[in-house]
Amino acid sequence: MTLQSEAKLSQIAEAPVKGRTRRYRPGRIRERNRERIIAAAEQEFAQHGFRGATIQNIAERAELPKSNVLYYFSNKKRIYYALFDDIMARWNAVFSEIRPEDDPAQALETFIRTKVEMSRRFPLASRLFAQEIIQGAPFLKDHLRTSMREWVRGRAGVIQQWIDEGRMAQVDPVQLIFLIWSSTQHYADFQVQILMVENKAEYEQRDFDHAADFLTAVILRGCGLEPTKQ
Amino acid sequence: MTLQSEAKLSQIAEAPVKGRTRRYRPGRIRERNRERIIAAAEQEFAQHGFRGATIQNIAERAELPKSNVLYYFSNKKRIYYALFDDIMARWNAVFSEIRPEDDPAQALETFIRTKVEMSRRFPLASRLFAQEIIQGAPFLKDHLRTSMREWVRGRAGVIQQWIDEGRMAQVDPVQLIFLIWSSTQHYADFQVQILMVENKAEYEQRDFDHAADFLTAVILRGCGLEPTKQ
DNA sequence: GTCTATAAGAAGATAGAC
DNA sequence: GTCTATCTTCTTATAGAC
Repeated sequence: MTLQSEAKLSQIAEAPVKGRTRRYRPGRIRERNRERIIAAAEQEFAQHGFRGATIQNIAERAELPKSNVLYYFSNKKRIYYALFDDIMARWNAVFSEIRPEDDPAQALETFIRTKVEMSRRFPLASRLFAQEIIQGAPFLKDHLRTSMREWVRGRAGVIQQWIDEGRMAQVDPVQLIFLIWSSTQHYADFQVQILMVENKAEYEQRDFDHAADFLTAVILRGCGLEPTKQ
Repeated sequence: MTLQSEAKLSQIAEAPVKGRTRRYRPGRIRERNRERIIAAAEQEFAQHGFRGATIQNIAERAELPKSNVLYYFSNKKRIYYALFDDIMARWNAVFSEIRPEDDPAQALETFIRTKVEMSRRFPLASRLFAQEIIQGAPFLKDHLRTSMREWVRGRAGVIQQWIDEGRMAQVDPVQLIFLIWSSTQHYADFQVQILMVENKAEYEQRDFDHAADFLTAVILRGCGLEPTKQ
């Protein structure tokens, strides 16, 4: 049972009901409730993982009766899958495309800043992903093995080209991608730890700017590159 | 309810029973069973978090009946706390001490390599810690606010001294600690993702050596330092 | 479409036999 | 010390009233 196959199932369930084209937009409530449930489920699953999350808690967060949640998604797995549909779509849309003809410093800086920005805007998605991986990626294994593996191979190839052309220091491209992933996601996944250590109640925009500046400076210099003045 | 107070409670429960000094060592079975349970619980909690873990599963992993587990620890929280007793003890024992009189390059290299080595030797402990933080650190909040905060302040102070003496580039010391934490722990916490992306069945020693070499090279260069020939 | 009631099973925890 | 039996509560999921 792959993410892809389940994704299709959930899309079918999502398809608008035909022959009911009324003026007040059919499925308006449906849409709104689905969104509430998705938002609530993201919080619950991000915090407690698949097994630790309960439908009751999701329902309470969504301010809906539990059976209403099960009416829309029929079971716990479907809710979980639906979340990854959304997250992977966002991931693929935003994800930095680096090309051989780009300037290495500028491309890597954009990559780092985009990832930090994602940690800022979608911390729950980041934590949900982290939970799924820590738990052994039971749902995303196929995706990692195929799409994500291909993505890394492609990006690593571009970085290797830059190295071969002497445009940056000789560093392992795949390890570099891991470094950028880990260091940027950290701000979302370990938010509580960072806030406690820095003695703050919550993050502000400038904290993320500062983090992005720091990571850009250190990683680019670490790759033998000078930060661009973007 | 702090970690410290519960830690004391678990130590009391651990105290040897008096007036039973027999030749075959009293509590031998007890000790062995406790260890089995701790090892099993580490796996279960690391994979599923506090709420997702079940006593039944811990018992099965330990190959003991469920009530035997509850006999030794009386409830789920006690098992969880006992894990952090062990982990924090290890953490404090191994944790890299950097001092102002040290060479920055050598000290940071040791820090990075020690952390990678910990990811290799104790991946479950790393994942357990990650789970606890992602879930909002309900058990470790006090520890983060006090001990860990102090530790970071101390280490950051030393790094700042090096910077002020012009012995390394001007980088935010606290962010540097976060960077080293995140990038090194990543090899334990996101093990599955790395293995899938690199198309491997499992890690080998040389993968960790390679990762440590990479991180040392990039981060040291990123801090304006040359790697030492250690 | 929505929600109450409830089945069926699993969870944490305890009592007490051995 | 060990383990079976059991209590209570909670969990997923379904049936069916409205």
